[in-house]
Amino acid sequence: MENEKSVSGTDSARPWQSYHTAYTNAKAGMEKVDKEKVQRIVYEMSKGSKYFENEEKKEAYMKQKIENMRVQWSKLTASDLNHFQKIADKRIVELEGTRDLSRIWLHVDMDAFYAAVETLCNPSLKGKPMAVGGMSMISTANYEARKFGVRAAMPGFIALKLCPGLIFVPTDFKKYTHYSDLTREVFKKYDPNFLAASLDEAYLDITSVGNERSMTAGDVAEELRESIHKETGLTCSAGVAPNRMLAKVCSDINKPNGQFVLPNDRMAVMTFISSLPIRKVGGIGKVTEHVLKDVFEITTCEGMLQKSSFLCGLFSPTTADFFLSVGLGLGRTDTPQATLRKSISNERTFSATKDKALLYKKLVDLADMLSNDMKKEGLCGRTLTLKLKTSSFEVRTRAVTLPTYTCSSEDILKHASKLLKAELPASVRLMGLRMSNFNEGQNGVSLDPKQKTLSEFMVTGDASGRKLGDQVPSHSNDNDDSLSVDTETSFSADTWDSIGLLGTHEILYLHHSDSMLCLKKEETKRNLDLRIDDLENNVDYHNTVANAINPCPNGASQLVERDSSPGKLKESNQDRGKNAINSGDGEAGSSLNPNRPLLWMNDYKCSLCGAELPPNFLEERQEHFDFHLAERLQEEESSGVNQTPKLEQRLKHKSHIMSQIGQRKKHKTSASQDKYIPIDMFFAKTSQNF
DNA sequence: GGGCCCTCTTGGC
DNA sequence: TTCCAGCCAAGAGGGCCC
Repeated sequence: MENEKSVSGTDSARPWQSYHTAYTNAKAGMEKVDKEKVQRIVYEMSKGSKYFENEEKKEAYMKQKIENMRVQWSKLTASDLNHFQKIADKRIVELEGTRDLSRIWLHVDMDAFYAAVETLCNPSLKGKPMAVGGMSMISTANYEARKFGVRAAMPGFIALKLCPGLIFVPTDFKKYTHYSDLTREVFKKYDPNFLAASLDEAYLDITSVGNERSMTAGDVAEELRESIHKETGLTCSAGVAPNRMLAKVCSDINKPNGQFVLPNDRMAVMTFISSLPIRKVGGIGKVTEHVLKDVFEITTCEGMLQKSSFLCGLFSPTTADFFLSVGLGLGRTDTPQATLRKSISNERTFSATKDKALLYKKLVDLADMLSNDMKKEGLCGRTLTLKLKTSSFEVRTRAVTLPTYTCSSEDILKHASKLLKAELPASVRLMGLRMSNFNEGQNGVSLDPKQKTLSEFMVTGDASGRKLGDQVPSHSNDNDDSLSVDTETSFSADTWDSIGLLGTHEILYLHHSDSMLCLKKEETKRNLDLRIDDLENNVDYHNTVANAINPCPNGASQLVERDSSPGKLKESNQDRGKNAINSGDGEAGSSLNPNRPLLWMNDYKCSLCGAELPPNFLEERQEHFDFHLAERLQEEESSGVNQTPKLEQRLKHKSHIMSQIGQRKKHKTSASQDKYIPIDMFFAKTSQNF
């Protein structure tokens, strides 16, 4: 409470002191920065903005959280505390039993990596304050700029205010990846199984190399750093310790171009940890630091052990275990297996807008990007999450779990549109899409036999279960370097096998005309744009497919009656539902109206007769469609309307297609039992001939 | 009550 | 002049369903 009083006591005179956004954890090279001046400038430049208001909201939330915890703490009785102390003591003994001092870990961190690479490529930048990034956000600042308080993740316009002579250099990931690759070639010589944490950081188990070459850990680190400098011209810092958590802390101690070795000795570890500020530990950020400090007065790792009963009493067992491990200086010492990716996403910030059409356009782009990224990595997922950031910086996420795995932009867009529609109207400044809940096979191997969408089929294979990828050598990636995607922060430690499929990344698409049809990517987008209205009307892609192969009698694309409002559409659909297939007299109830297309309304109801068939009843749907088509043909013949040739032609065309499908299928799969092949598959196969 | 799903928060880089 | 990112993972808590 005293701490809080002192803060609030200065609030009125120096309000920026309580604005924690600007300056929460000094980076290397910022020790001599006039912290108060930086805080004041950042505060003044941010004040009144929507961003600032949101930060204040978050601050208030954090304070509330701290207050709640204080209340909970005050409710703990002596008996409770005694109980939790016993639990904590037991847990400490158990955790201590897991201590492993047999390995020596080295953490390498390149010094101001992006900025250093840029300076290397343009020596005129040397000695001048420089930041990589732009006016909206900077990625890295060199040490000259850091002296002014400029740092990563700071908006450029604020950085410029702090350092008026600041030079901005745009990011060039290609360049950074190249230099990152060079460093990794060096890392491999010391630990072939090194863990890349990002483009500029890595963990190496140097136990073996030290033993084999009878070198001390410090010598190994020295040699490795020299080698990095020789190969790249860049400097790095290193930390050596018995585990990765400590090694990371150590690499920061003598930055830049320095190293620190913590001996593999329990006493040395405990001494080191005793005065280590909790914020230096990976996993403890701004919020956790405040909670521990304000509620329990824990500022050093040692404090975690001193307040162990409270931690066990007020946090979940998982969180309490983490805190106790920190207090004991424990960390991971094993070399983990490459973990599989859990999700894939993309998001874009833009000028805040309420324009529905513009927002849908953004969604189309995101769906396209996500689909392409998924195909590149051979992933199919089931849970789609839409992320929105409103103009007031409020972040919303909305998710939906689909019945089948997918990676197709059509599927993604279809479901994302529904999620977005439910959130509108809203003023949005960021939109993102994430796919998670991948099929276990990864690499696009569907575990769901019902997976039938166009793009999925292309990736996953045909109905026989044979992967298309089987036809080409599977590209196994031993080196995780090449797996990095073009962002600074992607987790390159993950190793993926990828199949060399769809190298051209063409997307097949169904053209809205009688003829068959395969469009390339550039056309896809245009068509998706055209169909935004349809998506909003809950007309799904099954309809598109149905219309493509069995187009509307007038030959035009007709997903819905163009002049129908959603309300009207619903109404007419209901009307149709009242009419049985054979009731066909009168315009309203007739399934024979040549101007009316067959649609699966809301993905289950026939627009002509109201019959209900779930989306996965593909064969039944096809038969149902055939019925209507034959019905229409019969009517045209009997009425003498001169449309017969057209319809007959279409039937003939379809018959021809189906026979081709059969032949192709037979050719590809030795034993084809299916008399019907899903339309998605057909197009996937047909497309192979284009 | 357990499992699953969704939402939100936190944290790292 | 310019006005606060984009990616990933993990944990917690609440709602719903069987």
